[in-house]
Amino acid sequence: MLDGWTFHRAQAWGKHLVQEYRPPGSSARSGPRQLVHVHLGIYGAFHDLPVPPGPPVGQVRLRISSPTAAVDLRGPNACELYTPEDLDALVARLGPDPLRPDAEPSRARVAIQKSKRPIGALLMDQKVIAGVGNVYRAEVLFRAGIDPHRAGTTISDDEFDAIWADLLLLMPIGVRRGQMHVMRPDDDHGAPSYRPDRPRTYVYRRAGEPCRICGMPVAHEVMEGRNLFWCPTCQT
DNA sequence: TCTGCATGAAAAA
DNA sequence: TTTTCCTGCAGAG
Repeated sequence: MLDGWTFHRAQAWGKHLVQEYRPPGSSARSGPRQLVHVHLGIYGAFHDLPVPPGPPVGQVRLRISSPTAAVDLRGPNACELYTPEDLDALVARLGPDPLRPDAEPSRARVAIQKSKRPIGALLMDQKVIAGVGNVYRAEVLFRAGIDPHRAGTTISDDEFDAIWADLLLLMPIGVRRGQMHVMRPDDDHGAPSYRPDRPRTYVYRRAGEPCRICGMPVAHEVMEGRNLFWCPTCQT
Protein backbone atom coordinates (compact mmCIF):
# COMPACT_ATOMS: atom_id res chain seq x y z
CA MET A 1 0.00 0.00 0.00
CA LEU A 2 2.72 2.46 0.93
CA ASP A 3 5.47 0.84 -1.14
CA GLY A 4 7.71 3.54 -2.54
CA TRP A 5 6.18 6.34 -0.49
CA THR A 6 8.55 8.68 1.32
CA PHE A 7 8.64 9.12 5.06
CA HIS A 8 8.07 12.81 5.73
CA ARG A 9 7.78 13.27 9.47
CA ALA A 10 6.44 11.76 12.68
CA GLN A 11 4.72 13.07 15.75
CA ALA A 12 3.72 11.49 19.04
CA TRP A 13 0.69 11.87 21.27
CA GLY A 14 1.38 9.96 24.44
CA LYS A 15 2.45 6.45 23.46
CA HIS A 16 1.00 6.81 19.98
CA LEU A 17 3.28 7.50 17.03
CA VAL A 18 1.80 9.00 13.87
CA GLN A 19 3.97 9.01 10.77
CA GLU A 20 3.30 11.01 7.62
CA TYR A 21 4.24 9.71 4.17
CA ARG A 22 4.17 11.37 0.74
CA PRO A 23 3.74 9.60 -2.59
CA PRO A 24 6.71 8.88 -4.89
CA GLY A 25 8.13 12.00 -6.49
CA SER A 26 6.06 14.40 -4.41
CA SER A 27 7.92 17.25 -2.79
CA ALA A 28 5.09 19.76 -2.60
CA ARG A 29 4.32 21.22 0.79
CA SER A 30 0.66 20.37 0.31
CA GLY A 31 -0.80 17.49 -1.61
CA PRO A 32 -1.56 13.86 -0.91
CA ARG A 33 -0.24 12.29 2.22
CA GLN A 34 -0.83 9.14 4.16
CA LEU A 35 -0.83 8.72 7.92
CA VAL A 36 0.39 5.60 9.69
CA HIS A 37 -0.51 4.98 13.32
CA VAL A 38 1.97 2.94 15.38
CA HIS A 39 1.63 1.83 18.99
CA LEU A 40 4.47 -0.35 20.25
CA GLY A 41 2.64 -1.91 23.20
CA ILE A 42 4.90 -4.05 25.37
CA TYR A 43 6.65 -6.01 22.62
CA GLY A 44 6.91 -3.66 19.70
CA ALA A 45 10.26 -2.22 18.63
CA PHE A 46 12.04 -0.71 15.67
CA HIS A 47 15.12 -2.75 14.87
CA ASP A 48 18.13 -1.34 13.04
CA LEU A 49 19.12 -3.24 9.93
CA PRO A 50 22.32 -3.42 7.90
CA VAL A 51 22.40 -1.29 4.74
CA PRO A 52 21.25 -2.46 2.33
CA PRO A 53 18.84 -4.65 4.31
CA GLY A 54 18.14 -8.25 3.33
CA PRO A 55 14.68 -9.64 2.70
CA PRO A 56 12.30 -9.39 5.68
CA VAL A 57 12.44 -12.37 8.02
CA GLY A 58 9.30 -13.41 9.88
CA GLN A 59 6.60 -10.97 10.90
CA VAL A 60 7.84 -7.57 9.82
CA ARG A 61 4.99 -5.08 10.09
CA LEU A 62 6.73 -2.10 8.53
CA ARG A 63 10.09 -1.42 6.91
CA ILE A 64 11.59 2.02 6.30
CA SER A 65 14.84 2.21 4.37
CA SER A 66 17.08 4.81 2.79
CA PRO A 67 20.57 4.64 1.27
CA THR A 68 22.04 5.24 4.73
CA ALA A 69 19.71 3.57 7.22
CA ALA A 70 16.96 0.97 7.52
CA VAL A 71 14.63 -0.26 10.26
CA ASP A 72 12.05 -3.01 10.68
CA LEU A 73 9.04 -2.67 12.96
CA ARG A 74 8.18 -5.89 14.79
CA GLY A 75 5.52 -6.83 17.33
CA PRO A 76 3.65 -3.54 17.61
CA ASN A 77 0.25 -3.28 19.24
CA ALA A 78 -0.90 -1.27 16.23
CA CYS A 79 0.46 -0.48 12.77
CA GLU A 80 -2.30 0.78 10.53
CA LEU A 81 -3.32 3.45 8.07
CA TYR A 82 -4.98 6.46 9.65
CA THR A 83 -7.28 9.15 8.32
CA PRO A 84 -7.13 12.70 9.69
CA GLU A 85 -10.43 11.88 11.40
CA ASP A 86 -8.83 8.87 13.08
CA LEU A 87 -6.09 11.15 14.39
CA ASP A 88 -8.61 13.69 15.68
CA ALA A 89 -10.47 10.93 17.50
CA LEU A 90 -7.25 9.61 19.01
CA VAL A 91 -6.15 12.99 20.32
CA ALA A 92 -9.63 13.65 21.66
CA ARG A 93 -9.64 10.55 23.83
CA LEU A 94 -6.17 11.11 25.30
CA GLY A 95 -5.34 13.18 28.35
CA PRO A 96 -2.66 15.87 28.23
CA ASP A 97 0.82 14.66 27.25
CA PRO A 98 3.56 16.22 29.42
CA LEU A 99 5.95 16.07 26.46
CA ARG A 100 3.76 18.30 24.30
CA PRO A 101 4.05 22.10 24.70
CA ASP A 102 0.29 22.53 24.20
CA ALA A 103 -0.58 20.15 27.06
CA GLU A 104 -3.23 21.40 29.48
CA PRO A 105 -2.41 19.94 32.90
CA SER A 106 -5.64 21.30 34.41
CA ARG A 107 -7.53 18.66 32.45
CA ALA A 108 -5.56 15.95 34.25
CA ARG A 109 -5.89 17.62 37.64
CA VAL A 110 -9.68 17.83 37.33
CA ALA A 111 -9.95 14.21 36.18
CA ILE A 112 -7.83 13.02 39.11
CA GLN A 113 -9.44 15.09 41.84
CA LYS A 114 -12.96 13.98 40.94
CA SER A 115 -12.10 10.26 40.84
CA LYS A 116 -12.22 7.79 43.69
CA ARG A 117 -9.86 5.45 41.86
CA PRO A 118 -6.35 5.14 43.32
CA ILE A 119 -3.82 7.64 42.02
CA GLY A 120 -1.62 4.68 41.02
CA ALA A 121 -4.30 3.60 38.55
CA LEU A 122 -5.18 7.11 37.39
CA LEU A 123 -1.60 7.84 36.35
CA MET A 124 -1.69 4.73 34.13
CA ASP A 125 -4.95 5.79 32.48
CA GLN A 126 -4.15 7.36 29.11
CA LYS A 127 -7.43 9.29 29.22
CA VAL A 128 -6.12 11.08 32.32
CA ILE A 129 -2.48 11.66 31.33
CA ALA A 130 -1.06 10.49 28.01
CA GLY A 131 2.35 8.86 27.93
CA VAL A 132 2.89 7.80 31.54
CA GLY A 133 3.42 4.05 31.93
CA ASN A 134 4.25 1.59 34.66
CA VAL A 135 7.76 2.89 35.35
CA TYR A 136 6.98 6.61 35.60
CA ARG A 137 3.82 5.77 37.57
CA ALA A 138 5.87 4.08 40.27
CA GLU A 139 8.81 6.46 40.22
CA VAL A 140 6.89 9.75 40.16
CA LEU A 141 4.75 8.67 43.10
CA PHE A 142 7.87 7.66 45.00
CA ARG A 143 9.57 10.98 44.35
CA ALA A 144 6.40 12.80 45.44
CA GLY A 145 6.09 10.66 48.58
CA ILE A 146 2.52 9.70 47.67
CA ASP A 147 0.98 6.30 48.45
CA PRO A 148 -0.33 4.83 45.17
CA HIS A 149 -3.52 3.65 46.92
CA ARG A 150 -4.72 7.13 47.80
CA ALA A 151 -7.92 8.09 46.00
CA GLY A 152 -7.66 10.77 43.34
CA THR A 153 -10.01 12.90 45.44
CA THR A 154 -7.35 13.18 48.15
CA ILE A 155 -4.68 14.61 45.83
CA SER A 156 -4.19 18.31 46.62
CA ASP A 157 -3.47 20.98 44.05
CA ASP A 158 0.11 21.19 45.33
CA GLU A 159 0.58 17.44 45.07
CA PHE A 160 -0.75 17.37 41.52
CA ASP A 161 1.45 20.31 40.57
CA ALA A 162 4.46 18.45 41.98
CA ILE A 163 3.63 15.32 39.98
CA TRP A 164 3.11 17.27 36.76
CA ALA A 165 6.30 19.28 37.24
CA ASP A 166 8.21 16.06 37.86
CA LEU A 167 6.88 14.53 34.62
CA LEU A 168 7.94 17.69 32.82
CA LEU A 169 11.41 17.17 34.23
CA LEU A 170 11.76 13.40 33.85
CA MET A 171 10.09 12.54 30.57
CA PRO A 172 12.31 14.74 28.37
CA ILE A 173 15.33 13.12 30.03
CA GLY A 174 13.96 9.76 28.93
CA VAL A 175 13.48 11.05 25.39
CA ARG A 176 16.99 12.49 25.19
CA ARG A 177 18.74 9.43 26.61
CA GLY A 178 16.44 6.79 25.21
CA GLN A 179 16.31 5.43 28.76
CA MET A 180 14.26 6.28 31.79
CA HIS A 181 16.37 7.76 34.52
CA VAL A 182 14.79 9.19 37.65
CA MET A 183 17.49 9.05 40.33
CA ARG A 184 18.46 12.29 42.02
CA PRO A 185 22.28 12.46 42.00
CA ASP A 186 22.34 13.00 45.76
CA ASP A 187 20.50 9.71 46.28
CA ASP A 188 23.17 7.86 44.31
CA HIS A 189 26.20 8.88 46.37
CA GLY A 190 26.66 11.89 44.14
CA ALA A 191 27.32 9.78 41.08
CA PRO A 192 26.52 11.56 37.84
CA SER A 193 23.01 10.51 36.93
CA TYR A 194 23.90 9.61 33.36
CA ARG A 195 26.35 6.84 34.29
CA PRO A 196 24.83 3.72 32.69
CA ASP A 197 26.15 1.46 35.44
CA ARG A 198 24.31 3.36 38.19
CA PRO A 199 20.77 2.64 39.42
CA ARG A 200 18.12 4.31 37.30
CA THR A 201 15.02 3.85 39.45
CA TYR A 202 13.98 3.96 43.11
CA VAL A 203 11.31 1.27 43.32
CA TYR A 204 10.34 -0.13 39.90
CA ARG A 205 10.92 -3.92 39.78
CA ARG A 206 12.70 -3.84 43.15
CA ALA A 207 10.16 -5.80 45.20
CA GLY A 208 11.66 -6.92 48.52
CA GLU A 209 14.88 -5.02 48.00
CA PRO A 210 15.77 -2.22 50.41
CA CYS A 211 14.39 1.22 49.65
CA ARG A 212 17.25 3.41 48.46
CA ILE A 213 16.18 6.11 50.95
CA CYS A 214 14.93 4.41 54.13
CA GLY A 215 16.18 0.84 53.70
CA MET A 216 12.82 -0.83 54.27
CA PRO A 217 11.71 -3.49 51.73
CA VAL A 218 10.06 -2.21 48.58
CA ALA A 219 6.45 -3.43 48.40
CA HIS A 220 4.73 -5.01 45.42
CA GLU A 221 1.16 -5.80 44.40
CA VAL A 222 -0.88 -6.11 41.22
CA MET A 223 -3.06 -3.06 40.67
CA GLU A 224 -5.54 -3.34 37.79
CA GLY A 225 -3.47 -6.04 36.17
CA ARG A 226 -0.12 -4.27 36.35
CA ASN A 227 2.77 -4.70 38.76
CA LEU A 228 2.93 -1.85 41.22
CA PHE A 229 5.99 -1.02 43.34
CA TRP A 230 6.22 1.45 46.19
CA CYS A 231 7.85 2.13 49.55
CA PRO A 232 5.23 2.00 52.34
CA THR A 233 7.53 4.03 54.59
CA CYS A 234 8.46 6.86 52.25
CA GLN A 235 5.10 7.10 50.51
CA THR A 236 2.11 8.26 52.54
C1' DT B 1 16.85 -25.34 25.05
C1' DC B 2 13.16 -23.98 27.83
C1' DT B 3 10.38 -20.87 30.72
C1' DG B 4 8.36 -16.81 32.33
C1' DC B 5 8.09 -12.11 32.17
C1' DA B 6 7.75 -7.23 30.13
C1' DT B 7 8.14 0.56 29.91
C1' DG B 8 0.33 -1.87 26.90
C1' DA B 9 -4.32 -1.91 25.86
C1' DA B 10 -8.37 -3.77 23.27
C1' DA B 11 -11.64 -7.38 23.46
C1' DA B 12 -14.01 -10.80 25.76
C1' DA B 13 -16.59 -12.43 29.63
C1' DT C 1 -11.43 -9.04 35.76
C1' DT C 2 -9.30 -12.11 32.49
C1' DT C 3 -7.72 -13.21 27.89
C1' DT C 4 -5.38 -12.16 23.89
C1' DC C 5 -2.25 -9.96 20.80
C1' DC C 6 2.95 -10.91 19.76
C1' DT C 7 8.35 -10.47 20.26
C1' DG C 8 12.81 -10.34 22.78
C1' DC C 9 15.34 -11.40 26.49
C1' DA C 10 17.15 -12.95 31.06
C1' DG C 11 17.67 -16.57 33.86
C1' DA C 12 17.18 -21.45 34.86
C1' DG C 13 18.39 -26.16 33.67
